[in-house]
Amino acid sequence: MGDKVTIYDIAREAEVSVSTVSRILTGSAPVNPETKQKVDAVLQKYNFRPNRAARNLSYQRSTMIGVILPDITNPFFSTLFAEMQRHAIAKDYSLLLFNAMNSLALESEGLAYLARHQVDGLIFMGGRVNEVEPSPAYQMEIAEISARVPTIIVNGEMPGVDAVIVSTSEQSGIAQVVDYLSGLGHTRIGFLGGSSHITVTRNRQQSFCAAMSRLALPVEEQWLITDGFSIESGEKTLEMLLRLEKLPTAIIAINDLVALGILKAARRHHIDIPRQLSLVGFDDIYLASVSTPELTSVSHNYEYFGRTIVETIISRIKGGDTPSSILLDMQLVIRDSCQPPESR
Amino acid sequence: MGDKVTIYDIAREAEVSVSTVSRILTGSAPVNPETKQKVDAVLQKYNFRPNRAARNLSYQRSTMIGVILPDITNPFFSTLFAEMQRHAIAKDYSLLLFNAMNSLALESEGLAYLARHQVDGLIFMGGRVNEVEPSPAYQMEIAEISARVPTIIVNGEMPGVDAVIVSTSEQSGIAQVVDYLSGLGHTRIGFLGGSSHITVTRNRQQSFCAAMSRLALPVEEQWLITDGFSIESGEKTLEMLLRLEKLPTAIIAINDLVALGILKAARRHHIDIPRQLSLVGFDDIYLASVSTPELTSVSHNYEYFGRTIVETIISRIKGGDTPSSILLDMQLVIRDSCQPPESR
DNA sequence: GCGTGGGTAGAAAGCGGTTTCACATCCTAT
DNA sequence: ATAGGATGTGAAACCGCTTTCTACCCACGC
Repeated sequence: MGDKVTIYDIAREAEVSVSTVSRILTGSAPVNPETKQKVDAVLQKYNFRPNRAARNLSYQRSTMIGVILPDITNPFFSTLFAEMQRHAIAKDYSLLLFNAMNSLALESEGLAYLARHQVDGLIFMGGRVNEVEPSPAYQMEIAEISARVPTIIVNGEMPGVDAVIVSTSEQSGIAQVVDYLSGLGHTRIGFLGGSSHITVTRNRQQSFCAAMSRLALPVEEQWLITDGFSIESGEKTLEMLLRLEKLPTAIIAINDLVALGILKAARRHHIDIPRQLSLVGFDDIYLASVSTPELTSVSHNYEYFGRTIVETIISRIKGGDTPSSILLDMQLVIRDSCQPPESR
Repeated sequence: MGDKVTIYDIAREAEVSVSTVSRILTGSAPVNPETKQKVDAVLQKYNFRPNRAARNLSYQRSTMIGVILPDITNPFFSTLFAEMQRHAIAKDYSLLLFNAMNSLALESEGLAYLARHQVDGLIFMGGRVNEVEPSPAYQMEIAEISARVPTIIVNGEMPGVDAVIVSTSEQSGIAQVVDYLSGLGHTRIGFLGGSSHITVTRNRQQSFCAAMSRLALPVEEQWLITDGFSIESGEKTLEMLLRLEKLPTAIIAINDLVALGILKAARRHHIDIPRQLSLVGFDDIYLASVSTPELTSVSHNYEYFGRTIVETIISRIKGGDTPSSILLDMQLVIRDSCQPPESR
């Protein structure tokens, strides 16, 4: 149970009214220094903490921000979440996390979960578009909640939802990668992983095509294989790729987990990365530098990323002006998983 | 903001009293089917959700369970958290996560954070003992909150704290490892990683010594090196080990991250794992099977682990009887990181 | 000397639910 | 026929805090 001592007890013992105590607690109105001191002593004595439910009820807000993300075990999300939490708490907000376990059905449940908690804001990571089963009820629900609660969508988009869109600049990230690979001499580049109905995937694929055509490099449709975001997806997509006649000399993976999966499968097939096949990942999770070879990856500034999300949503909650979309830079981090293609 | 429609609006429109609506909402008392139907229709129409703050205020509880853990980016914790959340939500509880970023100072802040939220229960993972700076204030705080709120400590212990202790059976886990290594022919075994003031480390080290002496194998003090729980710790501890004259033929790592770090450092030093050095990790995180060689590790049943924690704390919250400590089995999963020692 | 206004502090009205208590009805058992 | 027990419903108190409204005191100025 919570504390048993209430503001009334404090007031009685300090011989003032509850209003005065409350004023001291909130600083909402000036109080005589002497009175304040007297009350402070009592507050101190009982280590008093105002009951949050009561306070929220009165304030009409929860100072909680809901976070829905697809997979907390993916270091990209956990690292980002940790940063977000740090900044949120520094600003006296709390983060209520819902892990959707990569399931759309659960995502919808998460929405209900956060709505039930009356969060003041909603951060939605990895939003989907064009879902096979768009479930009108789910669409409705999102639209409804985002109309009521400031919402921010990270690397996603949702039709008919009023939200701030924070995205990583795929265009710049992919361009760096393609330029780098092309600079090494690669012309045959594949793109593996992701899901075609997830925004990031579409964006990265499109940016990839754009970057390739800018360099007058051909895009092989068959080298664009999507199968998810996990290590297993990486293994699977490489297996699929290997069944083709013609192979690329370099692969860009939708994220580092997929890249690690590709690495694993390549090893199984005795394909030497980077000698026979160059590989680049995304997100620069802390594992990227553990693999052999260490993974070249496109990195986020996690601290800035998390801070931006949190500051933006809080500003929205407080009714401040915010841009309707924010684009975050990514930075290629070169390690050991790429080489010039074998001349043959 | 939350919903604008209240129970009063519902009552007015359904032409009943608020009490009746409330009774229907909570099912706390029988209501005439006809009345219920009438009210249900209105409830449905507005998609009514009772205000949580008001409800909590009245109920005198939050149906939230606080979770403090040292590092959400460690797959062990994130995987376990995901399982816990799943079960908690299924039982109509919410999990409020605080990530302490491996900092004791933050841990204390987290305690205050969760106390502020008036959580009904507290799950404390990775508890510390014998901390260099035990900070009396911190000790006080923990004791105080655990006296008020059902607390459960996972793989830890805290002096003077009334809590259910859930731990993994290090004894059985380590015994399996030592038996296995010994069976392969290893007699010189080291134990790397962890922190000597963290309970798990102490338990695993002690169990290690016990298992060794059971097999009449000597324990080299200098092969017990602690430096934390991260990949970097793994690299560092192996570096330190390599400076010694005499080396072990097998290493047990405090967890898989440390093992991965050891793997990385070994590669740098051209030490072939498993040919020259066998390696075993703990936790069997999903990355264990990605490395080369795939990591032999002692695994948890995460589903059962998470469920047990959640069910136990809920039972405690509801005033039910619970054991004062629970021991969970671990299971050695053999992959490719161990071999018989080179005969030389 | 008295109206005026700034600085303090108390009383009381919410905030949106739950629950106790009281009161009808109606049904059953004596 | 009637006490007594369910059953169903409403009125009102209560959970703990914030905030408006009001009242008081005292210094100040005309």
